[in-house]
Amino acid sequence: MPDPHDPLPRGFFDRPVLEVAPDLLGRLVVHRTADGDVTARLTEVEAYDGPNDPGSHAYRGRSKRNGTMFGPPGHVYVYFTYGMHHCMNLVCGPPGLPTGVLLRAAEITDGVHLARKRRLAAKSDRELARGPARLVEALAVSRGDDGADVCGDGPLTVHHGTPPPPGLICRGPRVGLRGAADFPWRFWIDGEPTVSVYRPHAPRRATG
DNA sequence: GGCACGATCGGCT
DNA sequence: GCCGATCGTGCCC
Repeated sequence: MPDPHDPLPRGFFDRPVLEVAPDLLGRLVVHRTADGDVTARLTEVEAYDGPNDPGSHAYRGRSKRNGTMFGPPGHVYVYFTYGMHHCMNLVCGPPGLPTGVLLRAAEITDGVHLARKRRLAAKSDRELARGPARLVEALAVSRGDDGADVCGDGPLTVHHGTPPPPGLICRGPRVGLRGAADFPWRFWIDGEPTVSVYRPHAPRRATG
């Protein structure tokens, strides 16, 4: 039985994305920086199935932005969106198949004080990493981390943690995607206060 | 607690 | 040009 602090091996990510996504719940993402360490226990994730998935950045093929998704598993794809936010995916599957898991929410289990300094807008600890862009900010992950190996000796790693009992794993529609083509590829831990509320899609921009 | 809306810019058509 | 794998604020229960 693995120690919760053991890192996940690359083989963990070298599986079909719909297998990896629910298995990431309860795992620990650790980022070591000069300021200190922050640990996030994953409570909500979403699978993106590359070429078969209209919601995926990789659906229309490789581009300068999404190149990391086409690389080997166990690396992090970081992208910029809405003109001001970053989100992070963990790349899955064999190299060349651009699948990944978006990390949507987590509970900060270590380094809370540091996370609060990075997330001054958070009114409570549960808001520190509730939402994909908040999670990235709490961990101080940035565009410069795009492509980093999370299975090696680098500052960003994923550890075994404690997976929830299977009965607590829920599954439903993804968040923030426009259009009818959607799939129940969001996974979360039942009863977790850090799980973000479901929104059918981003609100339309107001006219005028 | 929920809901509506503006911010802000890179990537893609 | 258009729009996004979003967030924070303001307002109202």
